[in-house]
Amino acid sequence: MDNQNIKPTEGEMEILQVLWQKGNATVREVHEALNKKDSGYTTTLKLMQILHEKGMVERDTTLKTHIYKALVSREKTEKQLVNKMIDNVFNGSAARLVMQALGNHSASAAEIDEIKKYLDSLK
Amino acid sequence: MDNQNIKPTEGEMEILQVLWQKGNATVREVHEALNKKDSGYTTTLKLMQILHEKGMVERDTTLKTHIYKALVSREKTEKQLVNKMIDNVFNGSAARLVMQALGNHSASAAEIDEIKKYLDSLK
DNA sequence: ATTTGAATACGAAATAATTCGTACAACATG
DNA sequence: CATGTTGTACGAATTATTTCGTATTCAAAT
Repeated sequence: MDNQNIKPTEGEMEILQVLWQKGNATVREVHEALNKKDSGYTTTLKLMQILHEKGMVERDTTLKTHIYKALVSREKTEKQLVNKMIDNVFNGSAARLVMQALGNHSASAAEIDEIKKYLDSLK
Repeated sequence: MDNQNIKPTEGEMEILQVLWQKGNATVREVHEALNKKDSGYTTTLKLMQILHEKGMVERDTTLKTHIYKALVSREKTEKQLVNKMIDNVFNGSAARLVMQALGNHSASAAEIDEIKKYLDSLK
């Protein structure tokens, strides 16, 4: 019954973010986007190679400088991570997570309306 | 700047869940509540000792069998973790996380109403 | 008292994740 | 074409986390 288990580590996640945002990118572009002062270029490279081994990204190697692109969808990955948090942290209650998220990061009135509309559409 | 950095690992989190739920508990109680078939009693014990070292739980050692209790609040810890996810995964948008959480784990009608009420109270 | 069982303490192995060093290939340019 | 620059490959060191083995302590029951 298992889909595909997408379970990026934290470091991998950061890289996927950049790839989702940019569509595709070289290692250097990703590394600079991340702007990490505590780890070097080859670290980013290595992580991207691991993502490739794991099948989470693809790359075009026709040129010397490879170009990477995410293969896992942002949607699916987000779902996985949110589900995991709902289970691990909120004992299976999506509602509790939602309230914590809102009470917290105080969403704007516009955001709240958007969410309400969304809730209505669910019924 | 950060007050106190509460960053429980996944294993630590599971234990905190039990402590929050029970109020206080012995190692054996926690271990049984977790019902882990893949790791033994001393593993749970060790993790709880680590939580103690890190100041996330306190314990009463007057009796032979120690009694543990969470020191970090559930609220605060959840906030930390949710905020981190909003930043890391949802680029700062609480609304996006909320929708992902709901579209997903399909909340019940009752839950949805509860959330709507909550949203109204925020305005 | 002695044995037995349940508990803690804690070092260390096993596993997972990140980071780096360094060798080597491709390319530019003087 | 020789030299410097930028890139990939990849093993290995480092760090974090989980798991266990074993010594020891305490208390209850024989």
